[in-house]
Amino acid sequence: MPYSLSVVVATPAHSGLRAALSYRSESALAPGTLVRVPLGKREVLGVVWDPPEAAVPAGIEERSVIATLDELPPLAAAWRRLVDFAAGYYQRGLGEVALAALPPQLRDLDPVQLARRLKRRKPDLSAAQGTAESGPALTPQQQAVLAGIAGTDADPGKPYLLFGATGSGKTEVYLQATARALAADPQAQILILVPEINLTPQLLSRFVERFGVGQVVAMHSGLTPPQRLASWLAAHAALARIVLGTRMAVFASIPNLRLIVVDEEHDPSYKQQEGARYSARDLAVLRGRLQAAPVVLGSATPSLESWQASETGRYQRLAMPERVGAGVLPEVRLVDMNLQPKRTLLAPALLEAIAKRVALGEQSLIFLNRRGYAPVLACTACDWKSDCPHCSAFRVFHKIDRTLRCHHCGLGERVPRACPACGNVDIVPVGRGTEQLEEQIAALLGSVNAPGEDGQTRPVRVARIDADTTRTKGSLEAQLAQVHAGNVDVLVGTQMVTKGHDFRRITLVAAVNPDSALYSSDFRAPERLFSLLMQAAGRAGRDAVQAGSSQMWVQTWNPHHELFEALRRHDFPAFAAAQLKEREAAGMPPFAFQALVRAEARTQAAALAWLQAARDGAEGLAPAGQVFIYAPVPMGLQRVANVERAQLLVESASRPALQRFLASWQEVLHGLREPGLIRWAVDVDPLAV
DNA sequence: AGCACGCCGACT
DNA sequence: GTCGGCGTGCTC
Repeated sequence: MPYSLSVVVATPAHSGLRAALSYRSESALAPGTLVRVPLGKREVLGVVWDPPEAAVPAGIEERSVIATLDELPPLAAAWRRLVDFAAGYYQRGLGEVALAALPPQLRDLDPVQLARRLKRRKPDLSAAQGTAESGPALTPQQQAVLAGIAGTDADPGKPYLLFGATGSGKTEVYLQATARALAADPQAQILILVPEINLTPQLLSRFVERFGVGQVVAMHSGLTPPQRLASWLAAHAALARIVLGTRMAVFASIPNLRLIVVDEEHDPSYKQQEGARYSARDLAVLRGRLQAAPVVLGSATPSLESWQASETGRYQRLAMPERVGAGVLPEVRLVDMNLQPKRTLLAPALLEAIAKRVALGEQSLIFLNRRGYAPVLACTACDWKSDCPHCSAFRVFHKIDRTLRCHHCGLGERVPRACPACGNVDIVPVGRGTEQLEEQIAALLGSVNAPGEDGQTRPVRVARIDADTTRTKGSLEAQLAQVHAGNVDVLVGTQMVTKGHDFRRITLVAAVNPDSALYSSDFRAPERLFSLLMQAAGRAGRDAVQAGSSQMWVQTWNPHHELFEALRRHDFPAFAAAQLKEREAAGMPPFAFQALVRAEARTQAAALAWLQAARDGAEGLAPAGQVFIYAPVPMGLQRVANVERAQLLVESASRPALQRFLASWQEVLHGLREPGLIRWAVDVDPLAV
């Protein structure tokens, strides 16, 4: 007697097939089983889903399952609920989310090949088992935090917000919490999320060192397809005890999950920016609830969403305000640029401070969040500027290879000899990027010497690390090694260098021009800037010996801005309180919930027209006053690679109301047609509005 | 997403 | 005369 099965396959949101499909099978397959099924002319991978509530639509002939990958244990109910939730919440197809969460190689493996892969990996029982005793002695505040996480008064299901200053030893807390969870349950598995692929190797090595190489697997987009499959299988079969990865790892199959750690939980990288636009941090919180695993969100500058939750008691806040050892946070110095001569690059006092550090053999980090030599090239005779022909943006001048490059579409061209508009040969760079900063600092410090070997001195060495100098694989590591080896005195870089890297010998950090975030139309810009500067400050004085004299310099035209005032005092709570007050008064997140509909089209008019039709079609879908739909507007960066972009903001004070509205709107959106429209997407809880 | 079908321009 | 451009539609 044939059975009717519900199966999800990789059909994208636009396909109209958002729910599970039904197939025939000779045997009753458990939900979570992986199968190969026919879809049109193709054979695709699918996952048997839970039995449907609705019957198969009339007029559709059920086809038969081709093969069952029954070597593999079925995907657990908790995993399926996570996928169900993510698909629903982020308004995507079930199969799209489910299949995207599986390693891509699983799609083109037949059952025989898969069985072979499964046999290859055996549990590594010889591996060293990390214990709570195998780490360094804990500080009282680390002990208190660990007791809080494991404590009897802990409320299961309530996430922890670990609010710990940079250098306060959060990583050690993660390691010890992991050790305890592993010790408490011989089956236990742990999930550690990190924001960026760059940050996985160092944390991975800490976990491997502590728990043994066979215990830990990595999961991120930098792995080769076979590596990704191997990691996934190890986690799924519960052979790996620890899964460490980027946002995609939140969807890993981890049957015996007992603890989730989200490191740097405020980091915007946790939000996926294409396809299903999920927040791995938010899904981690949900997943913890589904699998009854405690969730630890760690940050020195939590997202205002998490901070607010810890104010209301929805999350439990655990604070570690002090640095480990003799480490103290650097002294913050604000330089009032209004008092400097026009066109000052580095204030004389700052330059002098850097020179002094160089002479002492200490390192400085100069931070400017703009790569290239100059953001614009302009003609001195007419009003020509280095516009990108395909984007509504300037092409950036890169002096190193004399090109103009668009950072949005990638267009690169040699710098013209003369102004393309009027023929004037005098075209000049306007503004400053890291390339120029590196060049000018090298010139300004040209006469300064650093202590060399054998009591001799050597000329100062200035280096730069940004996306341009780290294009090739391994070059970031190589350049960081140069810094660690002491072969660099002054390091110039973009925000890339401010994240996570533990520069022991840096004693001075300077932000050259951070003001733009103060005037940004993005209401989250100050939050990001504060976090960035705190993080940059955290790079200085990690080494206890030098910590006492370490400094963070900020050059600003707004030295009395409350953001810098709070930074000066390293006072995140004060900054957060001020921001939250503003947000509440303005009815913005976390006091309101948002979704964005983005449209891309041949013309701006078409994008706007489609969005306007979407807005018109929303009429009457939400109870009056519950959901507010703004008028469609062109995006800040209106055109990228000749595609016009526009968006429409939807807002509600109630998350459920917004969710109900979005679900009912979906059908309307799919039915809309507009000539010239290329694609559209819904972004729930967008980061940039 | 794939993969079809379908109707208009420059090639063996 | 066909090869092929990508617009629209379908997949249990």
